[in-house]
Amino acid sequence: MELNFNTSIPIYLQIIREFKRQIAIGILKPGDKIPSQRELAGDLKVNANTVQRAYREMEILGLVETLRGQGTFVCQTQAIVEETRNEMLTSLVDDFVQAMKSLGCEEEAIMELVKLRYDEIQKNHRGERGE
Amino acid sequence: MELNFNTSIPIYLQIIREFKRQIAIGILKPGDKIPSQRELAGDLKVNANTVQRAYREMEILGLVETLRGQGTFVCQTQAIVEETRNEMLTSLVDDFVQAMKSLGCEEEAIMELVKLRYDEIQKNHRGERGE
Amino acid sequence: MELNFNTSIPIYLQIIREFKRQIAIGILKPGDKIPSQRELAGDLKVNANTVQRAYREMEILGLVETLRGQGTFVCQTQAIVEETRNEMLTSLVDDFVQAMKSLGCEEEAIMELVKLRYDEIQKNHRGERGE
Amino acid sequence: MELNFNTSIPIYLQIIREFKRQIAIGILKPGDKIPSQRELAGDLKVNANTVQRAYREMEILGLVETLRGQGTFVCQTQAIVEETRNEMLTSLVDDFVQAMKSLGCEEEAIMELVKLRYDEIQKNHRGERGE
DNA sequence: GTGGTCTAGACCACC
DNA sequence: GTGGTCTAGACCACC
Repeated sequence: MELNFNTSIPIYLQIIREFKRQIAIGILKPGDKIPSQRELAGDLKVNANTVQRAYREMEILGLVETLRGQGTFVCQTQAIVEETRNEMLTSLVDDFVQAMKSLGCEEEAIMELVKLRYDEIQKNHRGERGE
Repeated sequence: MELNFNTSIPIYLQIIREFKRQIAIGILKPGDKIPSQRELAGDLKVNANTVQRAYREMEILGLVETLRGQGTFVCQTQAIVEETRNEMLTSLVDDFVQAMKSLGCEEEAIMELVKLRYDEIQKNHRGERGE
Repeated sequence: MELNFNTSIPIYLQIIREFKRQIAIGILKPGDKIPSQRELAGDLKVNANTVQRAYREMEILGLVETLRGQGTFVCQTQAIVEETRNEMLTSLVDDFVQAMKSLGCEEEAIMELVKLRYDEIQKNHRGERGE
Repeated sequence: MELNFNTSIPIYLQIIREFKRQIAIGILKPGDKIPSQRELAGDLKVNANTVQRAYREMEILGLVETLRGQGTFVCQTQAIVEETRNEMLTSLVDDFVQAMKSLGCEEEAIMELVKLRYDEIQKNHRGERGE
């Protein structure tokens, strides 16, 4: 997991977002144990309280379950996975479309730009990997 | 101008983004006078210091210039308009594509979702306007 | 507000319960400003973080609203007051009835004991006030 | 025996309370053998230390006595049964009345609510048992 | 070892 | 002044 310490987005929210992502795309599966608070704090070089706050909010969201003394586990409910993924995708796309429209782009222009930049990004990645 | 006070994005950055947007799509044209700091602060119900910081940074970016005793004006250089618009669009699209890829969506899936949500958003807007 | 530092009930939960109570019985009315985090922390002689945690959870519960830089206010929605009161009363009574039943008391015995102890408590209070 | 792992009430206190209850209503009679610490720990899926602490405190309270190599037994003194029951009932009722009063309920309102919820709970139980 | 609560205190954004 | 985030570190309950 990589954090950006130079953004205004709080660290605990970045942590939540990354777990959501990993749950949404199946890197983390229902029932999987996630790192202990202290372990993750050590890995990310942040304070244990910051990780705990992230875990606590994920618990409230129903994404994980905590067993005292045993650790924290991805919620068993499969439905939550799909839901999380859909919520993330929809809000991402909606915010994007809204922002593009506020800059005067309509459907065609948006699609064109997405295609253009997508291909550009792909090309760069290939370049980085020396393909 | 609408601000979101509950996000972690600093108010002054939200103000800058909105001016950039208005300049990029021509709502504000080169040479246009923008509101005085005090006036805008009153409108937005925001502290004058916050507006001042936004204006100062926009000056550094070369987006506006302040004339002592006369007010603050959108920069005359026409090139800056296109440049601002392009920068905003490119970073918006790139961030979006990157985020969608991190959620496991490739070109086709992205295009489809954008189309889907765009149409949905259009429909809702029409509904709200009673069309 | 009085806290019990010798119980296992976390301080932040005790704080939440007391605000709920004051909102439920109208000591605090919709829109009322509650003490600043620092002020309450000073009054209760607890850490500001502990108060903040209580306030944060009350915000999630929709009991209060926070305006950055201005303070924290009792939620405007009148419905939440009634709801809070009902939830508190119902869970209190239900837990009590459940516990009494688990000790072998049925309706009549419960009512009798409540009456008995209620009168006893009243008498003692009068005694304390020298009536 | 059912434990609640998500409450702030320590497990060992929950265990004590349950034994008290069983003694108070005669499920456990003077002289009865209670489960070995290891057995109960296994049943409750709880650490043996936790059960040990509960047993130790019950011994201090005079509720049980441990005979080396034979096990732990409910105290022979009959008086302790009545006493335990009375203590539990009185503190339960007193705490309840106190809490209801702090929420603005006086005798009549309390009695009414108890009656209401008691009947409601009875009805639900009957429903669950398909009566 | 694992999570839960709390303290002391810093720094920031915004009023 | 007011809330928001974060760190460092303590102590507790439970595994």
